[in-house]
This record gives sequence, structure tokens and C-alpha cells, in this order.
Amino acid sequence: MMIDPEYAFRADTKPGATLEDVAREAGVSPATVSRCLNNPGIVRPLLKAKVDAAIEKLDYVPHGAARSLASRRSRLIGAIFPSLDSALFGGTLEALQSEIAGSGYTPVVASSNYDPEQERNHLRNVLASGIDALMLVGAAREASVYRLIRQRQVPYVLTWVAGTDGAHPCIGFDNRAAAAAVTRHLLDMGHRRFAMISGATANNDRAAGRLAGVQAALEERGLTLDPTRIITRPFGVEEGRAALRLLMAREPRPTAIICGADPFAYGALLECQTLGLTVPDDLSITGFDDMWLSASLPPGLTTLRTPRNEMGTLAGRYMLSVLAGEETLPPRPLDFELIVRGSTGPPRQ
Amino acid sequence: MMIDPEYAFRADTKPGATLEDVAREAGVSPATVSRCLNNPGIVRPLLKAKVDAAIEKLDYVPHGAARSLASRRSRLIGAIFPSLDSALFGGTLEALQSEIAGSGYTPVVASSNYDPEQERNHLRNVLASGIDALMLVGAAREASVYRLIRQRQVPYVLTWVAGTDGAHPCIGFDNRAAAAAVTRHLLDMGHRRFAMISGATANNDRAAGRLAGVQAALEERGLTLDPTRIITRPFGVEEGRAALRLLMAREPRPTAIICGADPFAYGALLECQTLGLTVPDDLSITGFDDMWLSASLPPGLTTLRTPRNEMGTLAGRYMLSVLAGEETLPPRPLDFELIVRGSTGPPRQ
DNA sequence: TTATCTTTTGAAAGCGCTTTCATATAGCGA
DNA sequence: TCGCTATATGAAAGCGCTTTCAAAAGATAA
Repeated sequence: MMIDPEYAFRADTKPGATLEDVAREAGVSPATVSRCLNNPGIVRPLLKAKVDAAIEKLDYVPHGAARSLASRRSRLIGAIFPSLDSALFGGTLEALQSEIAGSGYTPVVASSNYDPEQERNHLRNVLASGIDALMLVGAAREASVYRLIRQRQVPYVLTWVAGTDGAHPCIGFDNRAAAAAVTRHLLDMGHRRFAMISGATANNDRAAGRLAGVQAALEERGLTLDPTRIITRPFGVEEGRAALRLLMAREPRPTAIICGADPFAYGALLECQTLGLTVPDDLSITGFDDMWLSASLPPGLTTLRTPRNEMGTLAGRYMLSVLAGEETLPPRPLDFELIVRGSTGPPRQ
Repeated sequence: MMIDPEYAFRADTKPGATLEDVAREAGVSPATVSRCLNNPGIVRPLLKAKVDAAIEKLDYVPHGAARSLASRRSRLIGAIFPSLDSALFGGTLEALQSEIAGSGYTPVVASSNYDPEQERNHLRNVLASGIDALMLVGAAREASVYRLIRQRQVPYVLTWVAGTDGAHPCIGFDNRAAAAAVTRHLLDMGHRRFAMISGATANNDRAAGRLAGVQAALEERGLTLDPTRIITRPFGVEEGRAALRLLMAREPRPTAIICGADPFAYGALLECQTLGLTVPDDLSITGFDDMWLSASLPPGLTTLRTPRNEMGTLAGRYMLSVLAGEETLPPRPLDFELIVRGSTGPPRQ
């Protein structure tokens, strides 16, 4: 069987040119070539031109590891997400990457599947690859993890949460306040019987914060959220659908269902159609995150738009600025925005 | 203003322990420590234990750059996607990462926004970071890009496409054949008037392949797809919605609309609801990729399930195996699967 | 026990780059 | 034009690790 197509990788080809080759070709010292690469301003235009020509001619690409070793900077930034399978964190990653690429940084990523142990392993992996800075999602993790990071002296930033009382630099929004805003919107319309479909709150302080926010806002008005009215499920449309069926099976039926994530709400909305319930007259439904279907799915989902791209951008900017040695305070918690669409309205009668 | 919270990064702390420190602590030579890390089998258990203890005691983490420089392997694998903002490529990335993590590799990622120039820049970036292998999406790019990759001797693999006649190692499926399968499903039900909502085909051979597949399947049966019945749009629900309105505004109306991606189909389905069209009686609609809402959105979307996670896993496995020096043939094109749900049926009368 | 072979270990030479530090060159005022 | 300062360049010393190579230690057979 043929096993050497055009793309096969032969070991006998010439290895890439080194900085020394470039220096020889240009008739200057290696130090000068290095300066052309890292600090072009301080080398005379004449030499710079010669060096550029040599680089061009030899197709020179610097050797990342050698650079990192000598300069003590890898130009790599670690990013560990709970999942990459949804558009949520994908948006944050994309924004992060695009922000740091301009400064020559590249993200090194991992997904922990919402599992602390996997996160820990990937953290070790990523640290060993020599990242200069690190982005994580959420604040809830063992102290030993933070110790590991600090010990390695890696600047880090937490996203998707805000306000850890200064214990960690955060670039995110207040999940609790956001969920409270959603709840108040419903309260103000006259709702009194609530239910919630929530993501698993263990190891997920975003989900926990949202649940707490709903409870707090209800208590402000003298209401409580009956534990049997809280359904906890992994994120997903079908999960939302099943949860809604469960919640509507028991009297007295809630008039408003708050979902901790948009996919739940999509499922809930679809199940209402199946059950013959009219939204929002029979039931108001809210989502969380304003994902891409929320505007389109009839009657339009009232949801809370979270700054998912902005978090990536700002986290990138923050890390770059710390790496540049600037005195940087992480910004105040970011804004969220309640997007009111057709899925919420006053309760019937 | 206070500017030194607990997490501030001080320069005055001790730097991490080096391999030499470990060697001293354990009373062995650096070479032995290195062997414990990379080839534990060949060092006597007694020494191994001493070294392990020293590593533990000093909290030693190897220095990635130094390792890469000396061993000529960075343990980094590059992955450039057209976008990370959708669950599609996110799934592939997640699977890739999880496959290579076990072997100590970490992905270095970038998103090109479907723009060849950005892809090129990110490629340079990623190559400069010293990746050992590279994963790309699609095959359509300038020859100079492939030259750059080959010149650097980096093993690579293309995903989401198959069959470039052996010019490149591919791990993907045949988009053309997949689209043809969808089309035949509709033809077999008796449809004769078709329309298509397609993603932009410039620089996107997946989209182009799908379009070509539809045309080919129609021509097999003596039909042609009128160019005015092809609407090309950026991927999105609202785009699908608008496209459907356009397509249904002109007589004779098509009885089947093939969408090059699920979001188009979601939009089309929703717009049918708005227009009072019954799916599938008035109109059959098909999607592509079987994303997470396809099973749930009534009446259920007939779509083509693509092996998005499998591609990540197999691409990772393929690259690892090439890096291990094994003689590796990239696998045959992967299977796709037509998922028939409620959105397709025979045309009326 | 000794001779021979095998397995472990250590010494030392880099991997390709950055970065002091010292030197040479250019710029400037007098 | 000459001296002085400011700026540009080169020499050389590593960055922390892997990996040959040769030497030491064990294992095996006679």
C-alpha cells in the first residue's frame, strides 16, 4: 500500500533557519537580529533593512521555545473553560483570542467538563506549558488550586463572576444581581407563584448565584421559592422541556418560570406549545444569556443578556496590561441587560 | 487607592524550583531527574522514589520552554477554526483537546472568522509558538499557506472535509455526498421544485461542497437548481427566516427547501409558522449538522448529522500517532447520517 | 571467585534565543 | 575641527532542560 503521498513528513529535509543564519546572511551579529525582532526602533534603518531581507530570503520564523526560555515569556495565555460545546464560552474564547492576538499572544485552552478534578489536571498541563497568564471561569474552587497558581507566579483573572471581595481579580458580572433583576421584572408585573429551572449548582457558582438572586428578590417582597419548585438539571433543551412538564403537573401552577439558562427556556417554551399553554398569558418564561435563538423563537424570549464577548475582550486586555507591568485594577463588575420580549407578561386575571 | 490586594503579583517571591534544585535535593544528577520525568522505566526504583519525594517537596513543575528547546518538542498542537462562536467547532475542539490531553499535549487555538488573511496571520502566530502539529478546517486555501506549513515540517490534518485526492491528510466527511443524500431523500418523496439556503461559498469548501452535492443529486434525476432559487447568506437564524420569505414570495413556490446549516432551517421553520405554512405538508425543510435544537423544534428537523466530535477525536489521535513516528494512514472519510424527522414529507397532492 | 555482559548513572555539550555589558559609532555644541 | 554625550552594535553568558557518551554498578555465567 502506498504510504508516502505528497504530504508525508520526511525527516531528511533541511531544518528551519536559525537566528544565527539570518545574522550571517545579513552580515550582522545575532544580537542585532534579535533586536530587529523585539525592539526594531533601536536599530539603524540600514541594518534593519538588511536583516529584514535576510529574514525574508531564509523564510525565517523564530523558535518559540528558545525565545521563551531566554526571555522568560512564552507569549502563551492559558484559558480553561467548563465547556466549549456551547456558544456561550466559545464567544468568550473567541473574543479573548482576538484581543490578545494583536500583541503576539496565543491562547492555550482546555475544557474541564464542569469537573473540578479535570480542571485541576488541565491546569497543571497548561501551567507546565509555560503560560504567562491564565483565565478561568467562576471563582468556586479549592484553595489549593489558587495556591498552585500563585506559587507559579502566573497572573490570572476569573470571568463570568464578579465581586469575590477582592480575593481574586474578576472580569464578569454579578449573577445574583442579574437573576434578581429578572425576578423583579416578573414581580413588578404581578407574578406571585414562581418556579425555577436551574443548572447544577455544585461547583458552579454562576448557577448558584442565579438561584440565590431569584430567592433574594422574592424574599424582598415577602415571598419564598418553595424547594419543590426548583428543578435542577444539566443544561439542555430537552431537560427544560421535561422540567416544565414536571412543574406544571402540580397545583397550584406557577405563573412564572425563571430559567437559569436559555436552553432550558427554549425547552420550556416548546413544551408549552405541546401542552397547549399560551405564553405569556398562561405562563411567563424567562431565560438567561440571550443566546442566538432567543430573539427568534416565538413569542420572543425575555432574557438577561450577559456580556460574554466583552468578558473575553476585557480579560485579555487585563492580562496583557498586567504582563506589561502596568498598575492595573480589574474593572468594576460589568453590566448586564434585561431584554424584555414576548415571553413575559402579567399573570392572567 | 489600594492597589495591592492579596492576589497582586509581586516580583520578590522565590522563582520556581528547577530540575537542578530537585537533583540536589534528591542527591542525584540532573540527568537522572530528567529521566524520571520522561522515561521512568529506566531508573532504579530507589532513586525514582527519592526524586519523586524531592519533586513533591519542592513543588517542582518542569519549565515548558526549556523542555521544548532541549527535546525539540513543544507538546503543543495548533488548531485554527473558522469560528468558535458556534457549538459546531466547539465540539470538535473539545473532543480534540480531550483526546490529546492524556498524552500531555495542549491545544493552541485561533479563530479566523472565515477570513483567509486572518487565518494566515494566526497560522504564523501559532507556528511561531512552536506547535508540534496542526489541525485546520477545510482544504480551500492558497498553496503558499500549505508551503509555509510544510516548510516548517509540521504534521497537519484537515478536518470537516474528505478526499482531497491524497493531496492532504483529511479527517472528515464528504460534504458533497452528504448534501446529495439529503437531496435524494426529498427526491424519493416526490419533490421536484427545490430551493436552497446556503452559507457563503467563497473560502468555504464545506458550504461549496454542500451546494454542489445538491446540484449533482438533482441533475442525476434530470432536474436543475435555478440560480435564483439559491440564497446565500451568513449563517444565522434570522438570515434563514428572511431567506425563506424571499423564496416563498415567488411562484411557483418550491416544495422543498434544503438548508446548508441548521440555523437557517430553524429560521425557515419559524418563518413558516409566521406565514401560516404547514411543515411538511406545504413545505419540506432540511437542515445540516443536527445541532442541539433540531430534535426539539417542532415538527423536528430532518437534518444530516455530522461527526463533529469524532473529527476532533480522530484528528487528535492521528496527529499523536504521526508524532509518535508510527506509520499512519489517515482514515477513510467518516460516515454521516441522515436523521429523518417531521420536517420532511411528500409534497402536497 | 573472576570475567563478561547488561543495565544505570553522571558529566557535559548544546537546543536557539535574549540580554547585559563593554565597545564603537554617530550626533552635537563650541 | 575637536571633545563630549547619546545611541547603536557585538561578544558572551546564560535561560532550564534533554541527550549523547563514557564510566560505574549489577547481573550473569563460567
